[in-house]
Amino acid sequence: MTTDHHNPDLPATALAVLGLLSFGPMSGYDLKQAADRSIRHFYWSPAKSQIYAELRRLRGAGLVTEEHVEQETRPDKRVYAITDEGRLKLRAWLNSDNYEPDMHKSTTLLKLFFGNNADLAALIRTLEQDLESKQKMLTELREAEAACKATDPVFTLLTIRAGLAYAGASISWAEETIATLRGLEMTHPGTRKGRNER
Amino acid sequence: MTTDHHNPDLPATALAVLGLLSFGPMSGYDLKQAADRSIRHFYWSPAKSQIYAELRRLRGAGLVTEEHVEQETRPDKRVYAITDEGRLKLRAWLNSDNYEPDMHKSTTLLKLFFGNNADLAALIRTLEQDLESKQKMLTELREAEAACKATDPVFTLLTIRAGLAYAGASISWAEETIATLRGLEMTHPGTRKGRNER
DNA sequence: GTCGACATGTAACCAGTTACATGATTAA
DNA sequence: TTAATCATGTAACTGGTTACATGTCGAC
Repeated sequence: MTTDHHNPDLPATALAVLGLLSFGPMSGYDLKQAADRSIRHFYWSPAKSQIYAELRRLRGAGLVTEEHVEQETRPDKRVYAITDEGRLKLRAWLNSDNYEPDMHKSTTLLKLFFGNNADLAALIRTLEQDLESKQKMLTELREAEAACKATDPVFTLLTIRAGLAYAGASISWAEETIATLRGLEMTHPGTRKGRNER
Repeated sequence: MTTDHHNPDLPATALAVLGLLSFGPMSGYDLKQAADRSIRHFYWSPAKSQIYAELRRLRGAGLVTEEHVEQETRPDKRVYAITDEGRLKLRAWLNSDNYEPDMHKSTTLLKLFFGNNADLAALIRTLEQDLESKQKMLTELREAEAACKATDPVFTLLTIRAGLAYAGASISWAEETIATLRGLEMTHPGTRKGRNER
């Protein structure tokens, strides 16, 4: 051991912060923005309070260094940089093959699953909002794809492609499903229209 | 108000439990299994301890009733049933149009994004495991699709279709991405092979 | 006689959010 | 002068997991 602290396994969130710092030194504020621009699309975006908490954790484990930077025109900041030990830890995690299946939490699908208890019109409305949100995602990702082309690491592009595939599939599904529900609306007219049955 | 308790908005998890009870009375144990069979695929599967906690919450709010059922051959159980008030609450939630975007947390994509710090072979391994997991998901969903056809509510089928769309898109993406990474492996042979660069 | 299904729960913990608190600079 | 951006953090809380604790019955 090069330092006095031992190594309890880090949660993925801490490793995500460490990963972002592998691109270069940043303040907590910078990290929040970097996360919102990148990993929020396929992982998640932490509250800033948690970012600061993770930074303390990483510093305590000797994986990042903290440097106080004074500024005249802006408030002072603390800039964090990944250490050699941090790079090793990051690399060890990336190379380890403990596969974690991804999780997917869709309130829209949850509502649809309980659709028997809902009004069709409301379900359709929810699906339309979902469709809209996925279409927005698609256009944003297309812009991102165009913007990153040249200089960036390949890996950015590959993750964008994953998003594009997902958005595309979601859009087709939502369109079909809306059509199906509209069909039901026609064949069961007047059912559950403001009345409370049973 | 029909009861003495007021109505602080319920978290989606509580509503998910309530929704499952809309299919019929169940014990906590039954609920855990029902969740694992259905909503775990598109929402999430709670620890049993949390199921019991949610049931207490719902009972406290008068949305479910609890009945102690004695059994000779099995341990006694507590069977929960949705109340009229519970059905109203569920319906109100389903019909409300506060859209919540779904969340997607993929450790695989997170690792890929930081791919510059990893060995290509390890990345490929991770992607292969992801591919495998999605293929398994696809076959399971195909079985589920075949099994549910006749009697079940349409909504079950619609959510299965969402899963099928997602699995299909993920598989294509993973295959392409693995191919791309294998290409990189050929063009940059020997790079980062056990050495520590920098 | 051992394992798995049935059945319920507590305690301790970790993860993560929201609201609060502070305060300077700059552009509209 | 008002709002946005820069900048960091604490406190209180909710959500959710893991490990522990207990016990019966039926099948192999």
